[in-house]
Amino acid sequence: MTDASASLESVFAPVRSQTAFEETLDRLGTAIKLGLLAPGERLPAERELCTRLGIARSTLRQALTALTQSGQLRAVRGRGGGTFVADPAPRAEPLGAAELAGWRDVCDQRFTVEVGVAALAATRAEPGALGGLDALVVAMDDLVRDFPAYRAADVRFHIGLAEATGSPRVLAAMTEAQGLMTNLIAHIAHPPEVLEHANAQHARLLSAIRARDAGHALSVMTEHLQGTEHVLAGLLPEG
Amino acid sequence: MTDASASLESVFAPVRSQTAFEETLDRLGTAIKLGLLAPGERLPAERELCTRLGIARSTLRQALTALTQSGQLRAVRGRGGGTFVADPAPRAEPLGAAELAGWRDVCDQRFTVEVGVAALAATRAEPGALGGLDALVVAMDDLVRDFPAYRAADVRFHIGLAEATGSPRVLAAMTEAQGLMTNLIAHIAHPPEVLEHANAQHARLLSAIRARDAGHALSVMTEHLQGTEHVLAGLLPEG
DNA sequence: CCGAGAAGGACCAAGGAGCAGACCTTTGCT
DNA sequence: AGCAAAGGTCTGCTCCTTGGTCCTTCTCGG
Repeated sequence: MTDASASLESVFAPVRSQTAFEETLDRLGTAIKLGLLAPGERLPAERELCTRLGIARSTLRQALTALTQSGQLRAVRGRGGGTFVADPAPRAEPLGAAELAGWRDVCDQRFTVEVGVAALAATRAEPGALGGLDALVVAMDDLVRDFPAYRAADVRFHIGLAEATGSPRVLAAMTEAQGLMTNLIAHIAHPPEVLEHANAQHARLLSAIRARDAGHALSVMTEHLQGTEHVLAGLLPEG
Repeated sequence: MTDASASLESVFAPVRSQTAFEETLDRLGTAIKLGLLAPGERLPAERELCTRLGIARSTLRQALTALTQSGQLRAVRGRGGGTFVADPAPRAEPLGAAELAGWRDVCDQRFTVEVGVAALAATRAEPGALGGLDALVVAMDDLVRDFPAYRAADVRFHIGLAEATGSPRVLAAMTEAQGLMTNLIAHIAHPPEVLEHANAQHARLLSAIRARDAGHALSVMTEHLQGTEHVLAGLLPEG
């Protein structure tokens, strides 16, 4: 049985048991990076947050401290204080080799999730659940010259699509995929014309989903994603 | 920003920090349940396996011991011995409430992954990578009266599709989705006619992928999956 | 026939992660 | 002034994981 070998490799692949600290750090760090937690926004109080996350306060504080020291959070003491998302510093991490290798794999994961979400949304999304996304598309047309802001809205759009499916697991998959892509996307050029074109695809995607036309949604989404992939393929070594 | 609330819930959702022991148990248990590790097959030696998994031997042995005690593995001592996958007992776990709640969510995750994989495979799969799957479809036609065997082959088919995409992350997502579905699927009736029909869809799916027709692959896959979903929807309380 | 070697099985001490809880410090509101 | 709500600190405990060492049970080859 030769075809079993590849899946067995995945069965016996290293067990990556993230600690609670690492997972918390990652979760919050990604949420900030993606703009799910907007600059200036206040996190829940530590004593509440640690119960929501199901971890001890000391563990949560390890993560909060790390994020504070790296400048992504600000802590304010005293009544009415709290932990706030800092304004984003001009982060120019030079894309470590670890992310670079396997970029193709990351794109494939995103492709799978996005296409699946588009199809699922087209099958079942309530029109009401898509209302906010129209507004987002309109707003994004004014952001084509401010890539960080555009990208934050873009993330909200794609995550909003996943939300519209009503499935928490699907939403989590989309959040993970977006988090992985963000590092890659930050390092390629985004002229306004390209963003305008991409945003037009967003609009067409919503129409297709509203029309319950999964096939059309699929082709629009495929085209939408291949834009980035082709650019990355030109810039990065084959991985 | 009201639409942020749902995604924030996922940001602040409980951190599921599995221990190395739990993850190993889960990994091996699922692989056995799915038939990725066939009955009678021998696992790598403990001392080798623990290095592959990146854990201590004692930790690995905890998992192996648990699986041995629950009858899923057999350990044979002495030179030429090893740890072998036991023949499957007629397992009739009565579908705990934990799996029952959220079955819809599990189906949605599977739908997303399967549809995404079908589309990705249609975009890029090499004909060579699909060769083994034809044989599998042919073989499954003779298994329609033996559901456990059919299901094992079915799992290999769907995982094989994910393998054909060449993306490890996608393969892992598919493996996870199949593992989650298996518990549900084991508890519904599968008359031979239904399995024959499903297998015909497998064949049509392969044709669509070979023809690079992602839209057709999407519709075949959607139809294929909705079969199980409708049955589950009839049997299980809305979750 | 017997020893080497390969496999699983058992045990234990040290280190570290996570937890629970109490307590301290700062700050705004009444 | 004092209370309440927030972050900040400290401590002891538990459990998991590690890495070793050693034992037992086999098979195979000389």
